Amino acid sequence: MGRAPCCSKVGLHRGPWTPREDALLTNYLHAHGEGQWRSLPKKAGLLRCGKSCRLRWMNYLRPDIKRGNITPEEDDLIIRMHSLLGNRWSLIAGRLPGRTDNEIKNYWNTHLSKKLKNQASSEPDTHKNKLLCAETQKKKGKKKSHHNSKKQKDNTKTESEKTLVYLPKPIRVKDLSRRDLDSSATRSQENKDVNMVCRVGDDGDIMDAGFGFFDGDDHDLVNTCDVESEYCDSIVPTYHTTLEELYEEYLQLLKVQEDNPHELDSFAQSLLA
DNA sequence: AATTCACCCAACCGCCCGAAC
DNA sequence: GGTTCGGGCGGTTGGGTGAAT
Repeated sequence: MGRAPCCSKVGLHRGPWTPREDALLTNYLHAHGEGQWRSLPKKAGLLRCGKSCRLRWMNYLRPDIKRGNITPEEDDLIIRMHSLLGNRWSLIAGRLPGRTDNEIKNYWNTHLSKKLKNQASSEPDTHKNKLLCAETQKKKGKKKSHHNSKKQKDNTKTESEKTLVYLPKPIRVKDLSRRDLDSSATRSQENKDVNMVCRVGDDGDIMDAGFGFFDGDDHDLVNTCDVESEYCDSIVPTYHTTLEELYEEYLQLLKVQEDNPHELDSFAQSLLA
């Protein structure tokens, strides 16, 4: 037996939001904070489904949303995260402050999938390629193909505009032992913040990495799911870093993968397990 | 100038989960 | 234990828009 719809569709506005609706929603949320989405429209004087309000806020109105111009660094990070995590858009978005899962998902579908497809045809046997082959098979029968072009010009940004990162947005991570890997990794019983952690060698190089959970307030590391658990005691959290630094972490991971092709896969699995 | 085409992205949809009752 | 609610996720749709003809 399925759930009842989140709201009756009768008499509710649908489609694009008007500036007035945006203002009503924003004002209400500034005054009362997030939550109680179902009852929010009525209280805020909106003729919208609560779910629609939440979506509008999360993907568009939130003050910390960074719009447009995915930088080349972000672009590359998305690709790498996707190669590790698959379509876990919320998890990927959690590593890109100001970006929403919806935005990243759209960006992937409209730009990156096409871009990687092109790359794949010229670079056989890469991880990306394998991934894309699998994806392409999955997507048989889908709508139209997406051709890039137009928005590619938006991807150019000066060095000075490099994105400062993190802490990442708190995202909920689920214990997937009870669920297959196709399910979201972003729902948690624990409701802890997740953050990337890495083990740093004596020379300062990042030796390996994983994700860990932090208490909301003091960011103490309370749990990790690392590549090699015996190193847990030497794990240090790496937050307040730049996108470039995070990118370096992934480069390190990829290095590891070249030496031992199964290592990165097991890292990815560790994120999901 | 008018029409067609291709693409982007905001919004919707269906489903799932945990909590509360 | 079953049901409902609130919230969240990934997949999909279709209106708007700019480019091409």
